[in-house]
Amino acid sequence: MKYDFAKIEPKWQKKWRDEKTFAAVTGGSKPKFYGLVEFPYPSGQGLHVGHARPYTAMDVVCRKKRMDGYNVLFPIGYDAFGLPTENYAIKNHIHPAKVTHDNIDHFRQQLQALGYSFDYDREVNTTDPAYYKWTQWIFLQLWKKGLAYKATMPVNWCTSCKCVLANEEVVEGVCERCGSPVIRKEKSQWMLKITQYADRLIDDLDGLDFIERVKIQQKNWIGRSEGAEIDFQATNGDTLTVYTTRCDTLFGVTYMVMSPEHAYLKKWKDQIKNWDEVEAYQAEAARKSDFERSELNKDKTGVRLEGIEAVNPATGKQVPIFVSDYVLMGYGTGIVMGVPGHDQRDWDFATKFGLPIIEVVKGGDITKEAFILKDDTGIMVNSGFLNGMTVKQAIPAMKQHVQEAGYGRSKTNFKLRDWVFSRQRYWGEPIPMVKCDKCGWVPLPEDQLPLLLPDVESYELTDDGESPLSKMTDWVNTTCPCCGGPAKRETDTMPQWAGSSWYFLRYMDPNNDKAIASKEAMDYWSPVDWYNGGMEHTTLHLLYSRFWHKFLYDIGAVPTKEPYAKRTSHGMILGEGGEKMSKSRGNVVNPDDVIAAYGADTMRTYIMFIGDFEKAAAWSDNAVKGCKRFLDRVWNLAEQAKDGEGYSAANESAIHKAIKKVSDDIDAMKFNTAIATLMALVNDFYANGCTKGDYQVLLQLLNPFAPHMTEELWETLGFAAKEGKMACQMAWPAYDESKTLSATATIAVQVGGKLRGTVEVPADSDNAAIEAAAKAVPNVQKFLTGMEVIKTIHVPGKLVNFIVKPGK
RNA sequence: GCCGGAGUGGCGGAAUUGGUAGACGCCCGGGACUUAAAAUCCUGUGUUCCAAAAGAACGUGCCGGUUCGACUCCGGUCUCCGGCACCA
Repeated sequence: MKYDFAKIEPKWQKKWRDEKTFAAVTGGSKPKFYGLVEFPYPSGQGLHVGHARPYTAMDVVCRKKRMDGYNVLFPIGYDAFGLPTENYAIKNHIHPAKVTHDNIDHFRQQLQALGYSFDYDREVNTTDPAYYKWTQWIFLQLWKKGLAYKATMPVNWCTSCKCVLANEEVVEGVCERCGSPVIRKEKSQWMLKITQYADRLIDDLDGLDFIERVKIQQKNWIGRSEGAEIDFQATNGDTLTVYTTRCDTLFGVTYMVMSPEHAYLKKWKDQIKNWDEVEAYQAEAARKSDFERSELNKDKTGVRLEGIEAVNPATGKQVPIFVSDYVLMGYGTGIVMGVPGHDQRDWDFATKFGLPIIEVVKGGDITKEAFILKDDTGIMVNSGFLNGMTVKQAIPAMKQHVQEAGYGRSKTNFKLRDWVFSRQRYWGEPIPMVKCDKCGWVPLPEDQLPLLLPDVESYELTDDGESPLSKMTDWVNTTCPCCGGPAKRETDTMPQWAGSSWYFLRYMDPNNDKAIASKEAMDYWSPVDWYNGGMEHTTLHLLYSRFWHKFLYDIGAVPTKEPYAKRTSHGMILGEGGEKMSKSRGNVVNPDDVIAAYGADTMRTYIMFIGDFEKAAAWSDNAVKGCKRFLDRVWNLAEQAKDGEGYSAANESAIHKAIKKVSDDIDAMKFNTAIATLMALVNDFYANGCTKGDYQVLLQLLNPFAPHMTEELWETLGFAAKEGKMACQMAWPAYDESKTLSATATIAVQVGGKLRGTVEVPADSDNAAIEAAAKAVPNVQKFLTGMEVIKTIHVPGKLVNFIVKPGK
């Protein structure tokens, strides 16, 4: 009997498909389990090994959950809107819908070839009008609640994609997707008020079972900071409001700075004596890219405004006002109070411009650098009524003071900005809004959804930075749903993140044409019990979808506050040698090739055995062969299995231990050690011989990892006939804690903390017997000779340690 | 700079309420089978000392501490990876 995986694997895949073995049924008496993986973008390259790791992991988890008696929903779909498809369509003159359709077929075939137990009947496709109807519907609800708005503002513009980007999509000044420079551009954009949910997006993390680094990264990204706003009066009568987290240092203010974009500058044009200089500085700042402007450690630059000064409300003293690009318009108020004694940026600026530096917290040497507290031990000086207080005392005291004096108030700020939601591209969901000269922006009535993406003659980008849809005059020109007059459709489309912000809800009820999903289905399946995905989505998809879900909860459209109960994340698969896989390095591993050479079961087993699931791991062809060898050994063992029900005496303890270990390891995502345990068990079976009873449980434990070959062996050895079901339909094996213990225990024997030997004793020996046996070990005796045992440390089942001193 | 994470054999990695460091696998050496090779099976494999065995010393980035006993705890320090970055 040969292990012919090329024949076996398609056989079982077909059976699972035909019999709908893994179809999820809403309702029933079993507890439910909703396992989710991030749906793929169906690119032309097909599935890569980076998909196989998280997909195999959740497949293993879900297969085990079914055997644990859960009603499991494990769905898959395609996140198919997006630029690569559009670019491919432009280049090859094929409709993006056709490209998408072909790519999806290829992906599905690859996913099935890996034996994933998805419920393929629940597939979703974000580009399907029946799907994006509801993406558009959610947008309209956001608009109705005032959470979607159109605003003209400087936005991130990718010079290569010719399209705006959300802040989350800009990484170190370049486009997250293509790496091209990002510049600032004034543009009218649809925005979503994610900032309105900033507090809840942070606070509600506490109740979630997310891995810690995800929580921390989201918190840092949202960037909540508690501080105060303080009003300074300008000598021309205007008010300069600043935001600060260190209101205790108000007495140390020696100057003010405003951002070059601040509206006051224009307003003050006639009062600023050196306006030419200021204007030139503004122009220079505007010319700089984001990247140049935020470059680290660069010299501080700026211009002092002549003719206007500010008055420190705490001291009544006048201080100069500067304009400098180290102050950002998008955070706080765009004006900052300069406290050079206790802020390094202010210290650098003051030093460069020869401004006074006042010490208001004792403890550092402000002639050398700003003194920034590491703890709250510093004592206030030169600060009027704050003198003598610690910083910790001074902050609330000052907050209270400014409040009472009427020139300040407590204030919380966030780094998070509203979400730039429109894209000037074709292959996305049309935004269902109409602009009427009389009525302004008018939403499309819900009964007109979906607003179909029209066919265009050309997907080529326009030179003016508008969507290709803008050239479709027949489509653009419409009537106002409100007044019936002439109106124009919005021609921007939604970003790729739109469809993925709610797809997990659609899986619960994928064909519903009355709602995103039925209440019944959502009540039953919500929330997602376990969601595994990449760290790269932490501040993008994962944050966006939490925001949308919270909004949907607020309007009563979903039953839970949070979409995902548990979030885990996997490490990247690197190429052989530890380098990132890339076409240019020529180290890309194609899963199809691995399946052809070794079979899907080997691919699955290896990708789980490769290393710690949460850490990056390098591919190794040799290690793949090792996993194939392991499966071969399992296969060949079948012929050696002797008749016999139940577990053989020789293997019983090892089997109980293995069940326990494999069960715990799968639940804890320690897949590599689960497989190591199975390898060791197989080694035991070869050494001790095994019965069919032993072998049967091995097949069950291995089934989640290597579902095809175990199913084949299950059938061949008659277990299918005996049990009346497939291996994957069996109950997960149980273990007996008392039987995980061996009959004998190996005890380590130490003298003075150093290992001097081991002793094998019956597991039920008493301490005295073990210690006597330990002393009798020849090498131990050697080290006890001429010594007096002053203390014996006995760790039951583990070790005996004799503490000695020179003596008798 | 700030926030996370990680440093263990030739390699991937195991082991933490402190208790036999190196499970499992890869690579490599020796042997069996074979005309031969592949495959398979058996066997060895942290370093050093010793002809070898027995055994000993050393060994989890580095320095120090606590302890009968430290990969694990504490203090300090270096390096690497990921995220954020003039956020006032």
